[in-house]
Amino acid sequence: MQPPASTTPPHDEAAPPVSTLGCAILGLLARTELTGYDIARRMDRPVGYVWTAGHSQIYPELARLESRGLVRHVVVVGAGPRPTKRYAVTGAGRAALESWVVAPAGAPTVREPELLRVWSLWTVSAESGRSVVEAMAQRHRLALADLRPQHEECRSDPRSEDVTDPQFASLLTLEAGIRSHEATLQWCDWVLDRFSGA
Amino acid sequence: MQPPASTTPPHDEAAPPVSTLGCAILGLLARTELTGYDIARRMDRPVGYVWTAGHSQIYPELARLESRGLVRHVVVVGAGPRPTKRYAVTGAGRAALESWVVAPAGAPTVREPELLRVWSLWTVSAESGRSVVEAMAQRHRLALADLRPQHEECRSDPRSEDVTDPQFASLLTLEAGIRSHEATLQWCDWVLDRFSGA
DNA sequence: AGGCGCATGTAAGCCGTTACATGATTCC
DNA sequence: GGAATCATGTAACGGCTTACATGCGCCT
Repeated sequence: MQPPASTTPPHDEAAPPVSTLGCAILGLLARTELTGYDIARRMDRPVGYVWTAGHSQIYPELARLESRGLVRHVVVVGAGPRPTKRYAVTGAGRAALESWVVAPAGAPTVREPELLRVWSLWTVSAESGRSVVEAMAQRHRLALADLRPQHEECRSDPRSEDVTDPQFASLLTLEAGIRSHEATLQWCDWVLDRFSGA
Repeated sequence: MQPPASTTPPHDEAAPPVSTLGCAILGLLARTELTGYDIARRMDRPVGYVWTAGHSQIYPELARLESRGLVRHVVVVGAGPRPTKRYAVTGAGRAALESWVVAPAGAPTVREPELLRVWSLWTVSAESGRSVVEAMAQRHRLALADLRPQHEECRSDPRSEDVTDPQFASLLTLEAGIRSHEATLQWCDWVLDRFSGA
């Protein structure tokens, strides 16, 4: 009998699926090579994108992806005080990303904190209700102000018309974000009308 | 980011804030008294509402709420084989709910699995991309078919015009859901145009 | 001298999902 | 006899947030 060697990373067993966070990172790295720190900076604030994560999630996830052969890194003695690891997707990583993109998706779990508040809005006075909705509108106006310049920049890039270019997909998500916030703002107006009129 | 700072009493002991799930349950119980099982059934499928939870989350949360005096129960020997606990909000529970509703909300964390896929849509062929978006549209059409009858029913209820009635708040969230799905469907059409044309 | 940006990690704890566990009644 | 519904819980596990930990170089 052969006692298993302690280090046996190869993939002969049924591999657990890549987490959503893993796919987000693969998607970033498929666009350009980045260090862990760069990934963390991009995902700490969801600039124009659709996902966020803290650095404490990213470093372990990068290690997991690497142990499965989906990404690899080279050490660079670049800008910072300590050596930094520049990551890139492997062929297997790109394949995993592509099959995740086209995999059939289940019904997404509905869980909207903002609307949960609204759902209990009947418990407070009309004035309080109004101000809750006005604050909500203000948040969405700010989000729009953040997205619109990115959207303009993306749309003026001719690559955003090429369906195989990352810019194309960026334009799609930015457009989705803008439409969503605009729809919410219209809904807020509709609600405020109901509070006033009746 | 999610847990909103609750009441913050000036000189009292630092009470941990009620979780979002706790507020969802308080919101349900503020509308009508329910057993744990009933709550679980309502939240297992997000019927017209905006939150979901499994029964394994609900029973412990009810115990937590009760230990803080926000809900209380009476044992009823009703329909089922074993005694069931009928829960109701207390005065403190209602107060906690109201202060949570009006508490200032931070910027919500953006994390949209569906759009994350779209953001990597450039990695696959145009035909695959099309079908991903078409499947997405189909899911949102189904969600609309689920919401529209509830919306109709709610709107025909005269209580939905009274801002202090639960039906009013239900109408608000149903309207938000419908508008959101409609906006997404329009976005899907816009995307499919981009795939075809150009 | 202190704070910020670079750059990487680990640990504690909450929240949520899935699965385990029990047991009575009603319907097929 | 078996499956579904009623009715309540616990346990294991993974994802995410917050905080801890380290340490260099630059700017004020």
